[in-house]
Amino acid sequence: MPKRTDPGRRPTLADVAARAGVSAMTVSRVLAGNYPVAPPTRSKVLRAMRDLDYVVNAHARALAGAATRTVAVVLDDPTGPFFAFIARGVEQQAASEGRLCLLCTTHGDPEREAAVVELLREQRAEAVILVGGAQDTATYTERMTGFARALDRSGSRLVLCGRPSPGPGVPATVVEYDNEGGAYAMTSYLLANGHRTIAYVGREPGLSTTDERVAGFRRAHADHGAPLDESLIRPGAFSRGGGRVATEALWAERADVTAVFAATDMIAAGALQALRGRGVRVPEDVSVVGFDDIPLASDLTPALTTVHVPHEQLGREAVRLSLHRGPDLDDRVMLGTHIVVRDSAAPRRP
Amino acid sequence: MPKRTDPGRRPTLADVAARAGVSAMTVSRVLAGNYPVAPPTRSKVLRAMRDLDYVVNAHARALAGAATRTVAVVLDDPTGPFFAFIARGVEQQAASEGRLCLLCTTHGDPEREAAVVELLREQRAEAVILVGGAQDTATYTERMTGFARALDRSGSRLVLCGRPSPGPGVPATVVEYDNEGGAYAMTSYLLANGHRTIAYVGREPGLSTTDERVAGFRRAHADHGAPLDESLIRPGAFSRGGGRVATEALWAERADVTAVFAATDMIAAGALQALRGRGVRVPEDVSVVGFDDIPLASDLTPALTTVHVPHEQLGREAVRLSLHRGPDLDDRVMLGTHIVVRDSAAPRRP
DNA sequence: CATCGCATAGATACCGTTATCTGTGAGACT
DNA sequence: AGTCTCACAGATAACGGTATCTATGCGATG
Repeated sequence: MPKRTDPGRRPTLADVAARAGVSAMTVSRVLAGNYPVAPPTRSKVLRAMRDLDYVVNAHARALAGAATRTVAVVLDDPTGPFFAFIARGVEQQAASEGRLCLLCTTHGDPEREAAVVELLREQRAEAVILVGGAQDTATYTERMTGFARALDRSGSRLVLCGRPSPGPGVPATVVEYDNEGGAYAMTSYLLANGHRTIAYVGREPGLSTTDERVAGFRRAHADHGAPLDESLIRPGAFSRGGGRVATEALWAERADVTAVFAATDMIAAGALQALRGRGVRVPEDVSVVGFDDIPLASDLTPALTTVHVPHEQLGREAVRLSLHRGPDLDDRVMLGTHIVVRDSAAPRRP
Repeated sequence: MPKRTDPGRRPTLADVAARAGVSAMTVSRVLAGNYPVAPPTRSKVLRAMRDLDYVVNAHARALAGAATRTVAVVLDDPTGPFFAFIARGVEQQAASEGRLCLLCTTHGDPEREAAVVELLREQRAEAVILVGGAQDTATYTERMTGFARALDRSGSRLVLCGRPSPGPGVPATVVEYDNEGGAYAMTSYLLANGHRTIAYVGREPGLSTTDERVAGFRRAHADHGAPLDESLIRPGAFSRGGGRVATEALWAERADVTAVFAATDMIAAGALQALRGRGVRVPEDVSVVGFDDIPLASDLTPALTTVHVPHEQLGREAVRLSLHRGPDLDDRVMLGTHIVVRDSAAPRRP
């Protein structure tokens, strides 16, 4: 089976050296450029490399001690807009730092996640970036601590991107964004617009992002002296369907709500569907806002007022921080969020 | 600078061998499982591996002759839904074949594309999958032929996914989808619904996908004996904005159009915006259909009737074909497309 | 004029695996 | 009883680079 057209071996350093009439080391030096090589020699070597179509072997290079110049992103699913933008940030920053980017998916399966981490240990990736929300439980913390230590032992750096930190003393980099602050700002915006009966739709208990967003929701109420009715914090799945169902259920119970703060833009999309189905006008009768600022948000009718999460920057920071980091064992960065005002929220009608 | 917590070298085969009291080869054999090892020996070795937290070095392995077990996807931008789904297919199939997946982006820059191909040659990736439409020019064919040969020389396989073939005799795998057939089916559907003045919006001349789709559009008219007014084939950029602008321009010229066939779903979204802006009802007054079947299509109001492209399967096939391929120099596969009927097209009103 | 130093090139020893060839006992067969 | 296998383990040589040490020629220097 002719696996390749040309059965000849691919050329090696030695081949180039032979053709140029120099030693392998000289060729290596021309490649690396970290050692003086006489100009005539250099051009002879370059000539030979071109003639033979020489390409270095990245594996040999990695084996000989150099870094692998590879970072890895691990995510649930590359098709979600949220993750896709983070992946883009990672890839961009990796490229601009001269690194290649490995992409692995887990589909939320912890076993597969562990398998992937093991694979990446074999690869000696410089950084392994785990992306996406997670249940903030003791089990989670242990798992992450285990990953962090294991990767550290094999010379890689674990980066948690948009995930809770496993705590101090663990060799990992954490890149977060301000869920609490974003929810606080958005809730304040609704309160300032006169809303007093605001439902928070789509709480998934235990999920770290949810908890932080609810905390911001609470703090805003407290700071504005607005009483908060706990029954207005509604559970629901992180999907359009979840948002629709949760909103239906909410309206069946109480029709005095004047604003809906959806836990995510996707949930907001579901909420809009549900409200449209009931003939409720947005934003005239009810204001609806979301969280994430995915492209869908500006496509909805009405365009969604939401909290912007700097997805792409999150990915970039993950790479940047993990590659250039100080002597500290762990480090951590939190990126800001801000609200984006579009058309789906309005002052409360008298 | 404490790059790692533990200054001790990572354990190697030799370390494991020493601890288990056997030779390195025995350890290697336990790992590979392709040679008999006495059960007691095997467990001693496994024990030692666990104790030392041993992880093979993928680079050493690759260097020693084994395949790299790595495939690479190269795309313009991972955030577009179109590409994201292909990437997902690639990653899934790669994972299920025990391969890792490298992700590279080019942002449409041919120079960067060449640089990326060179990098992937260094990596000795088993397959390099180039994704996405391209200008089908002589320059393109030459470029791809060059890539194919170069990759072949370094033992990799070039895969063109959703891109035109560089012609026979070039060592490359081509995975396409049926643009012409999809456009034919959709145009036939519109014709069968009584439409006779159908505009094709969003032709980008030279782009291979466009040309094929227009060809299907033409053939359907011919087969149904419907005259085709060439002025109804409208140019426009492949974006929402492009669709809006092109549709505005179209309506300014002629208001007798009863159906719009947008070159992509994104363009269809723009067309819907433009029509809504003019107070034209869809599908009552005008039918609008798209091409691609990205998630956005079902989110639009009305939900878009469109041509389904098997994005994910495209990615899977790209990996599958490139890994298990016969003795042929080049091979080629075309996946089918089919129309998805939703709410944006209706029979022509009398 | 001998020596020192610098610029340049080569030799050699790894990096951590796997392929391949070479032992070596124990049981099977004649 | 002698040898022929076979199951198993080890030794050794790649794989294709880079780090490091050594060698050489030549102009500058004292």
